[in-house]
Amino acid sequence: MAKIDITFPDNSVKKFEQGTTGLQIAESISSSLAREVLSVSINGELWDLNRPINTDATIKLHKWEDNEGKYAFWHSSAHLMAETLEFFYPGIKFGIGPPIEQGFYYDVELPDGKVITDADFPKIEARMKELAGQKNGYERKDVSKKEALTYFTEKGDEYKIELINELEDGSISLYHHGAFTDLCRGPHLSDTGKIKAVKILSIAGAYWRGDVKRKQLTRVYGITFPKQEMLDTYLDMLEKAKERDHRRIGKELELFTFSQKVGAGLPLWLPKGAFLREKLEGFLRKVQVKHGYEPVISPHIGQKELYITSGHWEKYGKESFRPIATPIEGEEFMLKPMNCPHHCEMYKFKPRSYKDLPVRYAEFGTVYRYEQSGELHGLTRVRGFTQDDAHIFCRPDQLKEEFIKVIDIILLIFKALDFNDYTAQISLRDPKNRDKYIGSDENWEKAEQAIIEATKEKGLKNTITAVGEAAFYGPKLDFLVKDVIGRKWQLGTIQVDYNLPERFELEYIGADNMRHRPVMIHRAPFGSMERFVAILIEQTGGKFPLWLAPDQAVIIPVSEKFNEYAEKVLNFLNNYDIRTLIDQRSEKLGKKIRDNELKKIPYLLIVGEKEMTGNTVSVRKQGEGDKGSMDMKQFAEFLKKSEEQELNHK
RNA sequence: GCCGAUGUAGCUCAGCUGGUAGAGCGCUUCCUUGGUAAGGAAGAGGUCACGGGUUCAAUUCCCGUCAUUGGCUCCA
Repeated sequence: MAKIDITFPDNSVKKFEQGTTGLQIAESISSSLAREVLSVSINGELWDLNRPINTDATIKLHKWEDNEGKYAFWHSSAHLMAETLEFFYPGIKFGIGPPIEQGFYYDVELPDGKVITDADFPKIEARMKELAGQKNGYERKDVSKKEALTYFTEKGDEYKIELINELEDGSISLYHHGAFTDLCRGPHLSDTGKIKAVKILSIAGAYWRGDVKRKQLTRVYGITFPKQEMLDTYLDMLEKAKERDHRRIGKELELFTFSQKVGAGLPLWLPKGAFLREKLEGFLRKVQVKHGYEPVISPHIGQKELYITSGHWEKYGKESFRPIATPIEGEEFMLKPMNCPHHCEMYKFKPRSYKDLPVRYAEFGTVYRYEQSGELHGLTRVRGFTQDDAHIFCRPDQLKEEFIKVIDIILLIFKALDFNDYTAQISLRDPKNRDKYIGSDENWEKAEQAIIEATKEKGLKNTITAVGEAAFYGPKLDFLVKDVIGRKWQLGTIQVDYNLPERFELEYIGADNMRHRPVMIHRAPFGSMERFVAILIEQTGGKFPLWLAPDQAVIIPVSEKFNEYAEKVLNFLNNYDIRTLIDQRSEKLGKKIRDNELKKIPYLLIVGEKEMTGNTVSVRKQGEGDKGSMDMKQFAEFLKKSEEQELNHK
């Protein structure tokens, strides 16, 4: 029998029999490794553990801790679930069933009018575990296109047939385990026995191949683990995540609410929420003034013609709030879905010189879009929202510099609010599909280069490039963050636009005394106040920095024993929690202080806020009035001093 | 918009197979209490999302609408 050389990640080389499997190699190292290993990379390609290796190869074994390990584990689990579903629903048709970030799903078409509901989950879980216990091996079989087509035609699985038809002959493989065979590239676990804990999570409709026009299949989501304990931990984590849900905290802290009567997706900001939001707005306003922005204000509606010019009518017209009629026949207004058209008209109100640029118009502009009902979600997806919008009209040669300045603002905000967990996505056009975009190649290249360079110069971490994700009018840079359930949301965005200046015929007179077209940058550091506050709530769990606190001040009674309180108060201020605050400020406490304790308390601390400079505390001594405000450090010293004085007295 | 689930007091929820509703927290009043973000007593608060149907009778069954929600599609 011939021998082959297997190279390990540490570059050591060992000889094995030809036809050895990854699992056997793992066994040769240790039996515990063999138990834990889930998949293997052969020459960088992900393989099954029991697929024979016939040539010299580099090898990497994957355990649960590796994404490759989880991938195989959940992929095999999807097959196991498919086997189970076929058992309960004979005649079921299968779409695709891939592993995902957390678990896996399978798209299926149930036979004649059958439905799966959450009530069916337990029996599916039980059966899956039962089948897993049989420790059926996953067997790979390379087949010809014809063979594959024959198999699935006989089975009547039209979705698989469609998939096979798009595959190249010679690259097709089937995987078989237990009573189930699937079209699959692999890799899979050695057998089902590794799957110990199973949870069916939810079901949903999903269009075949993501196409609304095609049939909607039933998507069954599940997750599995090699240990029951891990599933328990996972479910526990999900529960904990719910506690930080902005919808829950928003209600608890009385930040915002919705009313069925007012309408879906139209948030009502309650006093505390409005305070929080205004604090954020105020902060950005100041920053913007420093950066040369000029606040402007535009109306909430505009003539339909305005949006025809801007192109938004075409994009939003049908799917938006219907135009508003006036007493004049044929006159129509629209609720604004964007602020840009108004700002363009502002730019146009007088001739501009190249010396005037850049012009930066900023507005907290409320816009209305009739989002699909199924899309609405707390504050993150609503129908009326306020963008912290601004439009920069600049010369092409100013683009990069302006872009960098916008990144600076976004980073400043993220820093001030301790947002570290974000992804910056550079969205470029798809070079294969140039027709989809407007504007000259030259401008596109300049703009994309400007974004790429600006991003690099700012040293943005977690940057990804998404080709084909650009807007049709220009490339952009988006800042994405995840909510508690792991869903990604776009917050800050910077977009380069050549379209609107064209459509609105914006111009400036250059040094050459000729007319030129300015470039426009749309930007919104927060994205929208609604979504930003939602994410802020979830990131902080409702424990906002004090300068964002929805109360202007808090009164803390302090007895003679300063030392007892010093730590408590400092701790309180450092771990500021609105819930604590609300308790502290409750009538009960206030009443108590008034009724029986006030006279005994020599000092009242009035804790206020000062954005960006930290918390301030003013101390009032009974009968002596305000002793002035101080920052945290001063306050700590004050406490210490007072304590010493007190001791000296005694 | 589509597929599924949900909609009971301010909040979190119970209410099995139909006979007009409960608990905990919160709220109000009073009492107790120098350890107290405490205890006790009494009380207020719900046309059981809305509309229709089946039934002698519906919160409970059926249909529709609205809202919320997990996804899909779409987007800040």
